[in-house]
Amino acid sequence: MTHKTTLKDVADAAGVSINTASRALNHKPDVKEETKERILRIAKDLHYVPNAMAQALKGKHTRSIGVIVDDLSNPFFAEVLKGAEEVAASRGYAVTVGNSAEDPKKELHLVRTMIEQRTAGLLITPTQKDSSFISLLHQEPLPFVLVARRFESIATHAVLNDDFSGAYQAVEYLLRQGYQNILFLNAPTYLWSASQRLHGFRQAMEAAGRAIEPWQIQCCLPTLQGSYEGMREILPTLTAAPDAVFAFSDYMALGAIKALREAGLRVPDDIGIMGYDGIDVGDMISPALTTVRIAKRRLGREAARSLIHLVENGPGNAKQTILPPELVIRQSTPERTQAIKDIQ
Amino acid sequence: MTHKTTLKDVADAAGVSINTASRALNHKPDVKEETKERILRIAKDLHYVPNAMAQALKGKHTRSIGVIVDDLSNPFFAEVLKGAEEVAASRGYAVTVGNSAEDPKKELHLVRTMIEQRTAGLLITPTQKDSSFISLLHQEPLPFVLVARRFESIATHAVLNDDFSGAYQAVEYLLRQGYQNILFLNAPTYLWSASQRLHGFRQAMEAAGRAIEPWQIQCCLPTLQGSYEGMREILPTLTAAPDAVFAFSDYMALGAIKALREAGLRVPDDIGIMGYDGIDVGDMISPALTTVRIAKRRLGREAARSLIHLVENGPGNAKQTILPPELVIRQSTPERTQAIKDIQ
DNA sequence: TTGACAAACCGTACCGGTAACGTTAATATT
DNA sequence: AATATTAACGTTACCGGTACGGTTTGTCAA
Repeated sequence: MTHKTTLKDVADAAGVSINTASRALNHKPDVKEETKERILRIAKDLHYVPNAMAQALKGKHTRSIGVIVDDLSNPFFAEVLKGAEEVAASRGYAVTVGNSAEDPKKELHLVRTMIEQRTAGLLITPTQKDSSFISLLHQEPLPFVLVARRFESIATHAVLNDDFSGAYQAVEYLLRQGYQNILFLNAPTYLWSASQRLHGFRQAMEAAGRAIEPWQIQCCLPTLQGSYEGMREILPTLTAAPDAVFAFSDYMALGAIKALREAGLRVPDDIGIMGYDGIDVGDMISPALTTVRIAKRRLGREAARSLIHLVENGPGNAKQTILPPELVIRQSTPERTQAIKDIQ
Repeated sequence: MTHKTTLKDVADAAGVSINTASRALNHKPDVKEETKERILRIAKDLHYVPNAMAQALKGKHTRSIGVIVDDLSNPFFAEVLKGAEEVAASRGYAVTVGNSAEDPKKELHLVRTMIEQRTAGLLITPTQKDSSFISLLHQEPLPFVLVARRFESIATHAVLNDDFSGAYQAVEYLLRQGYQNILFLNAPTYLWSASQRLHGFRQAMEAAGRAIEPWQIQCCLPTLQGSYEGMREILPTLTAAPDAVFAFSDYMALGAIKALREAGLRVPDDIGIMGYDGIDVGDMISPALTTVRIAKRRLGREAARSLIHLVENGPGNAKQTILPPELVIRQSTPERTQAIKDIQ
């Protein structure tokens, strides 16, 4: 078994001290050019790979950041993660992931693990069912940046989507298309994003002078299955027939569509559908899904950039970056003319 | 700024030596029960978190494994990653991810980073455009397990799906449904999985006594966009009209469906579609997608289990685990009776 | 000649743990 | 009483680097 080559091996082979070898490899001064080149060559020949553990033990921080999300297999979070990985890798950082599964216990456990691993910083989409992990991070202290969500009453760094504006634009658009009875299929409002979008929905309706009936605001688990089952349960209870569904996410829109179709409704002829997120498959299904696109990758990239800045330059005042969403109009929300409405 | 509490702090506070504190925290013998409890309590009060770096530096390996995949936002890999994370987290391991983006250069770079981070082992879905990362891993030596793919000529640990069988079953089923002109929209065959499925396709056709025309085997990039564009290009060049498309993945099936519909074909009335992978959205779209389900999460779990076994018990002979796929019949591949065929 | 100064090294003390090996004092054995 | 044994600690040497401060050698100026 080939003994893992250490800095000492390189130094010995080059006939210099460990110290000199270290300086040469780190391109620091006080090493003759000739010696430096020799050391570098030998290091390469011996396949020397520095031990990040030892470096981290000595220096301030490791070169890896942690990313904790709700659900790794949800394309929204997957894209965010991808963006973060992109930036991290380009800056020489490794990315350690955690899947909280929306379970605050697991979230806390993951944070603890990351602290143990001496992760340099943390990117996290909090479950928002519990904020105790924040005090843990504060007392370390370990820099962290919230992604896509924030706590109303706690000032932290965060990179967010303008969910209020996104929902506002969506509803404004739906009304402009002539929809009269919009059903908002939201996620639980302990999620910042959900409460923001609810806000947006309300404001847009109000601005258009529309009253909101209680049945128009519904809530279910933000998953494919959750929205499918939720929609099935909700449909029979409605006191009026919706002519459009605005879902919290594209995934939820897919689930809703399935439930609507099973109930005998034609999409988009009988009922329009609007999603949120802008996942790739939205454009591949039929009808292509109208949605509000979040710059997911960019969210991840910006967050990673912020975090790495914090790691390398020390803490700063809680700063929030808010990215603008983009309305993406496709085929699932055709125009409703008054004529058609009258016929109905 | 609160100084990060170290083992020494705990020891001092408890009035014992560092060593005793260490033994107490690790539940090792030679510590009086009373002392041990005191130390544990103090450690908790001081929010002591062991430094994994220091432990790793001393011990054999870290408690984190690396996972490198083609594309984090592809639901197939996302599910695999999720499965791996599940097992790793439950065993106290952290998961470091890398996105190779099918780029062998980035793949190599990531492997190098993981080695630097002294990852205990590696899970990897190789790009298969280059196998040089393997020699890097061998000379470390760092245990690794390939996932979903393997190299024909290199014996390594691997956890695989039985892609031959999956494709065979798929084609057999399509033929049983009465399809006469199946188009196989495959991924590049340098991918082990693609070559295996091609094998399965061929064997199943042969077993049914069907000849394979050249146009029936096509290949394009294994992405949503790739299959959409690929299908658009392929369609006009076909010398015969396919009555079914068997795609390498569900994502590719989605892309293909869009291209087919744009070409004026009705799915599934004019042309049947079959995918592979069994991603969740397959069941939500219309028509619900017939597919071959891979136990993705389980793939990730088994791989992580194998790897952790290697890490903790030393290397063993290259062992391959092959998971059976499952045919999932839905609405995208309705029966074609001879009558219908004649009418056409 | 000799002191000043810089270039190019080397020695050594950490970082925060773990583990092999001593040490001490109390109890058990003969 | 003397020796053996053991429970319960403490000492110290690593692990693989980094960084601060010497030490050597050579050049140049006074």
